Amino acid sequence: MSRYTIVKGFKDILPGEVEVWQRIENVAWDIFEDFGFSQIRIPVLEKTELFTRSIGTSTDIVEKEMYTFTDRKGESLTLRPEATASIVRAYIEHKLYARDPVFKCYTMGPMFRRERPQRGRYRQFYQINAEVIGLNSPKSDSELILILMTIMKHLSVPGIFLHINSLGCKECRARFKGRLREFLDQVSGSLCPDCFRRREQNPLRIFDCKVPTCQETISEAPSILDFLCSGCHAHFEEVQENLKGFKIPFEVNNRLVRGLDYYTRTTFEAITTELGAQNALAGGGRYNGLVQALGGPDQPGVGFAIGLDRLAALLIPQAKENKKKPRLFIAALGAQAQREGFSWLETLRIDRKIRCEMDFEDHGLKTQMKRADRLGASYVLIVGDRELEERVAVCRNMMTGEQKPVSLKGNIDDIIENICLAIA
RNA sequence: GUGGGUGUAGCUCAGUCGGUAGAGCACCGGGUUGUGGCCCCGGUUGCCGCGGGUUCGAGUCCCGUCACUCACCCCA
Repeated sequence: MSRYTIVKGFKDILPGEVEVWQRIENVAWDIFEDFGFSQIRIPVLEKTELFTRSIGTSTDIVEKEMYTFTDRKGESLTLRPEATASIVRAYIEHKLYARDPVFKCYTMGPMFRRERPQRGRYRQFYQINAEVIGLNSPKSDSELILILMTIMKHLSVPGIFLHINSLGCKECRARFKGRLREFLDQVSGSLCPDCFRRREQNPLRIFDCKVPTCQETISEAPSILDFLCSGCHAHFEEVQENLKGFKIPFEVNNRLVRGLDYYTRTTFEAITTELGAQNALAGGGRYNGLVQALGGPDQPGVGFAIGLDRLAALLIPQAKENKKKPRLFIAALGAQAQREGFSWLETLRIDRKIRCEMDFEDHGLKTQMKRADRLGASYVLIVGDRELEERVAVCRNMMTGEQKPVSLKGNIDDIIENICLAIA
């Protein structure tokens, strides 16, 4: 065990995995651009108050998961636990609403939450985020979901399901919470200790409880969907209509509550069956009061986040080895051949853009051949004293075993040209 | 924060009743003085997670501790 080890819950993304991450990003970026989204890059550190204001002080994230510290001048800073707050902050700070009434953006980066790590859950984890600020139409809710599911489709993500719900606006939620409390008071005896506590603080969260007796108890509970005002009801109906129009299968899940306080109306989650307990691949929703709550104009917003680590974990097993193989391996024997081979190597790479490798340690031919084979080189150029003297190298096709002479006469340009012809 | 599982070679893992540490893969060398894969032969690799205890003797039993991991919780 080495002396220096990675911080608990953090993760190195090694060569072989990175390619999968890049593919996901490339697919997502393409689709975002097709839908008229622009990229934004924001810092990982913000003033703590931004998150307590936006996420909500009684949420788990703010209560016990944030990496918060005071800097050298005593200011409380926090490594961002999510991206939306920062994006909204940037939107307000740079008065982006004045540039264009509709702001559509995407970003990617690490988030930090100090939870107990487990499969699919890290203390530094990556999200791809997309946000639309300035549109209240259910069309933008459905379009965002369409984007999300299009990305998943292009990546051939297996076993994915979409759950949607509506949390209503401030008014419907207040009426619902009142009724829910009444209900919970009646059944409080059969709730687990956690839920008993949640009853007062955050009654909606009880819907997320996985204790079987609680599940059974709340199956009788009133549904938020029965409490939506006419506006929220119509909004939710249209979102569903649009999804049907896009032929996106979904399930209305009236128990889908999300962990951030700022959500209103539409919420959604993309779930996978193949990832163990941490099965949420992506989640999002509408946040109509958030911009104003953070001191901006009263602009509505919708957004989603994709869990990149989870998505990559899902895709890595089926990813094939796609390490780039060299076209040519130069097997140089002896000091003089090493010198000449070295200059050919770099010239081929720079001037001819040919993927090319050689062994700098001047090993025997057998060892160099093995190395060429392991790297998957298509051709090997063999150059030793004999070849230098006769000014003719040997070019071996590693697939067929066929060997052809390559003239080393003339200046370096001639030689490079001859090599290129031999491996064309 | 709470519970379970696992820590032995670079990797995957055996290790019986407590008796000097093993296999496969990988790596290195040889068979082939300058030709890869396949085959054969040989070799290297270990604070058996760490600390203590029991014992003539501990990878093995006991206690502690740390790490990893899965799950609860929560969420991406």
